[in-house]
Amino acid sequence: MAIQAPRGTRDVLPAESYRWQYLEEKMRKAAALAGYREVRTPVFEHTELFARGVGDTTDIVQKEMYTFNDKGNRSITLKPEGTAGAARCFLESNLYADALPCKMYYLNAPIFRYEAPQSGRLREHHQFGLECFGAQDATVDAELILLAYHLLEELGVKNLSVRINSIGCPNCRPSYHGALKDFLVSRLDGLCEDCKNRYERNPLRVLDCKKPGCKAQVKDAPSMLDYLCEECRDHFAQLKACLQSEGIPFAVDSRIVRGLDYYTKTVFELVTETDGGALTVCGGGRYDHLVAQLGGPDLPAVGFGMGIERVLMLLDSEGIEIPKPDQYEVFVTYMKDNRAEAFALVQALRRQGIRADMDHCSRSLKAQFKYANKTGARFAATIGEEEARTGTVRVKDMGSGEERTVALAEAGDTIRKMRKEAE
RNA sequence: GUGGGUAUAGCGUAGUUGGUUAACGCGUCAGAUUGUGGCUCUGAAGAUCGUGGGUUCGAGUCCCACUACUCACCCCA
Repeated sequence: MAIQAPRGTRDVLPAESYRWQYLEEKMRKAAALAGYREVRTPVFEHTELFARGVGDTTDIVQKEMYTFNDKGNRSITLKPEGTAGAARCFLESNLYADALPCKMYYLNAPIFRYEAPQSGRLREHHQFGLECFGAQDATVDAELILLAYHLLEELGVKNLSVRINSIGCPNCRPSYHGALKDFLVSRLDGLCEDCKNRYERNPLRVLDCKKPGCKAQVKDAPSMLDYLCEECRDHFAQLKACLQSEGIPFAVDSRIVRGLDYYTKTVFELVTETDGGALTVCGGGRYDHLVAQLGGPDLPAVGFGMGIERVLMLLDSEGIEIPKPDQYEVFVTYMKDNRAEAFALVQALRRQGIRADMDHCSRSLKAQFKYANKTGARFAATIGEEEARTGTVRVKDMGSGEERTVALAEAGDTIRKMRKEAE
C-alpha cells in the first residue's frame, strides 16, 4: 500500500462532495436568516489561547491537542474547537467597539483532536458553529437552540432531543462546588481514579462519569439547579419560557456538564438515538467570561458547534437522501473525424451555461453513449459526417429516446425546449 | 491511552485439516458486421493475499511484531 491518509482523517471524494455542499447551503441560509455572518479564522492558534480559553484541566487541552513548536519556536496548536478562535478574533479586531451583539458563524471549520478514531469520531472533523458576543438575554440562547433544532429538522433528522442545563456563574458555582465536594468526600473510595482526580480539579465532571460505580455514587448528588443565584435562575427560566413558547420539545438534564471550562449558565446538547446509541450532533452554551479571560472586556456570549460528519451520519442512518446533481446535462458524442466540431459545440454549450462534455479518450461512438448514460447526462448531442456537412447536430433525450436534428446554433435552445416539453 | 474483532484485484466476498497456475459477483475496458446508451451474451485487464519477521520440504491458511480499519471504555461535534 502506498501512502495513506493519516489516521483519523477522511477524504471527501468528488462523487460525494455534493452532500457537503447541500449542508453548507442550508447552514449558510439558516445562519444568515438570524443575522449571523461568516467569520474565517486560522486553522492553528497559539497554544496558550486554548490553555487559557478552553481550560487546562480539560481532557481536550490535557491530552487531545495537536501541539507542536514551529520554526520560530512558538507553541502552536491545531484548533481543537471553534469558540476560542472566534473569541480571539472578536477581541483582536476590537469588534466589541461596534454595535453589539456581534453575530458570527463558521462553516466547515476543520477541528483537530488527537483521540482514538471511532464511528462518528475522527481526528480531523468539521464544524458549523455560531457565536453571539455582547448579549446577555436568554433570548439569544433560545434562538441558537431553535436555529440548530430547525436546521436539523429541515434536513429530515428525526428522534431529535434537546437537553438543556444551567451550570451557574462564578457567583453561585462556588457554593455548589462546595456542596458537591461535601457530598463526594465521603464517597471518594467508591470513585474511579479519574474521578478522584476530578474531585480535586473539577468536581462537576464527576457527575459526567460513565462508569457504573461512579454513576451509583453520584446518583443522589446535589443538583446545580438548586444552587443557582437569582440571576442565573431567572436566566434559565427565561430560556425555558422561550423554548416552550416556540413549542419545541426539550428536557432539563442536570448532568450535562460539557468538557470545556469556559461555559457559564446555559449549556445544551442536541442528541439523537442511533443503532450505536446516543449521538450528540450539536453542543454549546453560554460563555460569559471567556472574552475577559482572554484579556478583553467582560462581555457575555453564547454559541454552539455542530459536527458536519455527524450530521451526515445521521442522514445516512435515517435513510435521508440528498438530491444528487448529474455531472452533465449534455454529452456530445461524435465520429472520430468530427472531433473539432464536437469540441466547438461543447464550448458553445458551456458558454450558454449548460453543463456539457465530450469523450476525451478516443472511444467508439457506442462507448461514448455508454459513458453518457453512466454520467447521468440527460441528453446526447451527436455529430457525425452527415451532421458536420449540413451544420447540424442530432439531439437525443436519453430518457425517452426521442431524437431531433437541428442546426448547430440551436442545440442549446433545443435541449431547453425538449426538457420543458418532457415535464 | 486501555481492551476485543478484522485485514485476499477499485468495491463486496470464497478459499475446505497448511500442498502446485488464488476463485466468484459488481465495477472497469473491449467485442456481438459497418453512426447510438440502459437488458443480454462473450472476452480481457487487474492481487508480490495490509507490512515485516518466524515455524515448515511447502503459508492466503499457523506464530510474533508493526500499521490501518472497526467496536467498547475515556472524551466530545
